Amino acid sequence: MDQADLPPSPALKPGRGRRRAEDVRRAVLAAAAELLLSDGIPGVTFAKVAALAGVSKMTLYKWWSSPGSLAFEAYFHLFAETLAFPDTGDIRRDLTTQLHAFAGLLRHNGAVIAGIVGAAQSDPDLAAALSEQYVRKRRQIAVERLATARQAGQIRPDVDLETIVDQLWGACYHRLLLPAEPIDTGFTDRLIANLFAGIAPPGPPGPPGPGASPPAR
Amino acid sequence: MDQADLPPSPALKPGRGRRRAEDVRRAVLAAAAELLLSDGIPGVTFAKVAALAGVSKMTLYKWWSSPGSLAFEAYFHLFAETLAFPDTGDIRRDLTTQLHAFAGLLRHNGAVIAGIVGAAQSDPDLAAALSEQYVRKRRQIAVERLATARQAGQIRPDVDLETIVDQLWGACYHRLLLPAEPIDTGFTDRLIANLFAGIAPPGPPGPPGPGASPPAR
Amino acid sequence: MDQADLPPSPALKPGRGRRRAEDVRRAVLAAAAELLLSDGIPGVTFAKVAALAGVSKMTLYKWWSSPGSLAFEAYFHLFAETLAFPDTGDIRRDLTTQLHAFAGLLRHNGAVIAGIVGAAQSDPDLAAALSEQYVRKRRQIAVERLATARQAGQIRPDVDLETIVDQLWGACYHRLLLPAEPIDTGFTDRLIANLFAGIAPPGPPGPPGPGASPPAR
Amino acid sequence: MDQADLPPSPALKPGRGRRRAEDVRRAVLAAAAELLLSDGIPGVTFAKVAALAGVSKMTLYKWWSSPGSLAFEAYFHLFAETLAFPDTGDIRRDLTTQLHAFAGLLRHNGAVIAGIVGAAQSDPDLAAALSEQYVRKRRQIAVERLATARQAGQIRPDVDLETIVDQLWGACYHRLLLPAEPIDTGFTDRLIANLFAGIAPPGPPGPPGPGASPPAR
DNA sequence: TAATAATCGAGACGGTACGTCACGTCTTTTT
DNA sequence: AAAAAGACGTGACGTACCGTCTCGATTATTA
Repeated sequence: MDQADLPPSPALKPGRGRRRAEDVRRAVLAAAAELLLSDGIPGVTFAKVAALAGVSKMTLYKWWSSPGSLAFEAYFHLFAETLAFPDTGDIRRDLTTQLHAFAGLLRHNGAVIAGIVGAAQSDPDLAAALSEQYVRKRRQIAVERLATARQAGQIRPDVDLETIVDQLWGACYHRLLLPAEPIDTGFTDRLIANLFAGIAPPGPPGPPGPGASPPAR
Repeated sequence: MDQADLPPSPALKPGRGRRRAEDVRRAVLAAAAELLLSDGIPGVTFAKVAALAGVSKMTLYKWWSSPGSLAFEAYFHLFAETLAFPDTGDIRRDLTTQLHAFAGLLRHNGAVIAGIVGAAQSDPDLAAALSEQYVRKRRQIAVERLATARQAGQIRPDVDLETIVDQLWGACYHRLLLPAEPIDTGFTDRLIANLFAGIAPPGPPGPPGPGASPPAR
Repeated sequence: MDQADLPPSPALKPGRGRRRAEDVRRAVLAAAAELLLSDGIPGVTFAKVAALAGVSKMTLYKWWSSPGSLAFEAYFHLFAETLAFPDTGDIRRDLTTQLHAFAGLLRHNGAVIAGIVGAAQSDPDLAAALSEQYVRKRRQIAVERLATARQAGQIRPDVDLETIVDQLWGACYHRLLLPAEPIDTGFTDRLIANLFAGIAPPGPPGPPGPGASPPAR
Repeated sequence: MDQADLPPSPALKPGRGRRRAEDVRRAVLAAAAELLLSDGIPGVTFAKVAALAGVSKMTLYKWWSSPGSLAFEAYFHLFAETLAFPDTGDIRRDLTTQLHAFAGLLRHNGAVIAGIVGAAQSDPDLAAALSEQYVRKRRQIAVERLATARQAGQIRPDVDLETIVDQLWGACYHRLLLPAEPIDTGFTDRLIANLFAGIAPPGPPGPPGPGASPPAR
């Protein structure tokens, strides 16, 4: 959640009533984060957050539309989420850096993230928050970096950049949410290698140049 | 979840009083499917299934470990899951066929599937059933077909096949579970094109010529 | 509730600040009366009155000690409560007139009155207001008229007049608050008849003759 | 509440399910009675009773229609309500005995009784229970005793007996619910004296016998 | 005329009860 | 012996009202 959205910084509204107490919001987010880390998403319950934060349930219902969206905000409050996209000029190097960090994040916070994404499937409010405040923003950042690379001639001009996002980060989410294989740096490296060099053998089929690719696994 | 517990294949139990357990199971699955399609995963509740199927809650608890796993089984009972993998000898054509069908499935049953995957994130029993009875089986089928193609020289020998699965089907799941862009046949075609031909520009992997074409999309 | 607090006649306090707005009081009483008639006593809530009257809750808490006492005041504001006691010189005729009117009042406003009396049982502020502003005043008016009649020889000199009040009006309240039989003019007439003539058979108060007549009613 | 009504004695229903736990009912009534005596009617809350009795709220909602009716049943469970009507053959003596006991009851348990009657004014379920299980029964008992007296010639044959009930017990309830004067034995004695001998002076008006009554107050 | 100060609107907040729902365990009776 | 029927405890849900508490705007006195 953002500095502009739900909890307007104090003294923004000229309204006449009592101003929103900022410490209440902090206490709530702290309590929610604590429950989130200890019990996972299903532990983030309005009743428990209220009790833990010494806050009325009514207050929670007033400011958050569902326990899920509260948990989501608490999570983002925790990890101020830099994960910024580097730009060294070399797109493969930057993607490698980024995906290594992402894989590390999934390995450490995977359970919480998976819980949030899972809960979003049956909580429209959480789904909306997740989409607007996370998914679209991150896609946009990635697509912008990829566009720069395309302009620089490091990606073929006819390639759809959104699709690339799904084939890199989406592949990682796949292994998080439908677990079968590990999410390690080898995996992200292969993602990049496959995608850049292609998996088709060199030669006749198609006009790719003779650029042989490095061994994968 | 066990091969002996959950859905005993017909006439497995040696129960003496020759219980009529099989029609009970059918009624339960029918009721669960009805609830699943009308109210989604959160509507599949032991209490409601019991009432709808005219069955005791105790019976449900005996055979299913959680409402989620019951819903999962009901879903698979519904769609006996043909989605078989064709083998025409041309891997790109077969992948295209398969992914078109998969995209169609996600467009029609996406909500239910997303609900099940979402619920699995906080229901270990459902997660186990999903993994054992769905995820691993489908990965295996896909990997086997890809292995055939690799043997046939249609895929480079050094490519890791599991990774390909994540970059094709995983990318689709990504768009299902963290929605931002549509899942249409154009998308799946681009997935295949990107992956086979690679996204790097042709020629020496170094800096491409200045004749850049205009960005796609 | 006090003669100085609640509805101070305008311009009593010499305080320096802004004076109490009389129209506020009117709006509040009108809103309370509306709620009282539509939803009964339990509908007269500070929150709802405040919203309906366009008034702050603080204002209500300042001027009324409980929702019940506000409802009570609203009710008396509505029915300026004349129900004056006639004095034609004939106490039986006057009582009959008065009790007919009272029975009519209970039949039309019985629910509201019963609600107020009922709420008073668990609202000391309302109970105090009811006692001071209603019960004692009405008892006093009745007792005064009865005293006149006693002086005039229409009531035996040794009779306690307070007790009569309970045996006439109290009997009506009984049927209002613990309903079992109707409150009609026949009832009030019988109250008066019983009380004036007594229910004992004529003749020596000892054992009456065996000639019992058939039961009335 | 009775051994036949709300909580059907065990083994009445041929239903298949688990039988109602009798100890649960006992624990609930004990807890409700405790709260009733300590905090009055407003203290008898489903939430508090559930917590005190170690019982689920759901159970309370299943068996009692409102906190008020639970409190009512608990009260009657406490005072198994002897207050039987004596029949010595002398109606005035029996009424005196009865009303002395009743006045004592009101002096000792007046607050609780007033609370129950008051709550009944805004709780239809409690009102129904009160009417069916208390008011009508007690009126009937009294009317039957009075009918016997009337048959024995101790009450004039044309007198309506229901009205008498309101003029004796109803007068006491009046002083309980709209307090102004004490409820002592002097009061109940005067009620009887007034009613039997009448309050009209002897002589011309009407044919009452010469039996002058002793001074009242 | 301007400062003063009570009054009032709006509304946030903690607290407590309400009534509902589903879960999971347990018991009783029927088949 | 299995199954239905269902009672029960647990605990979250979402709503309503109460009573207290700020803010900021209003307005009638008093300086």
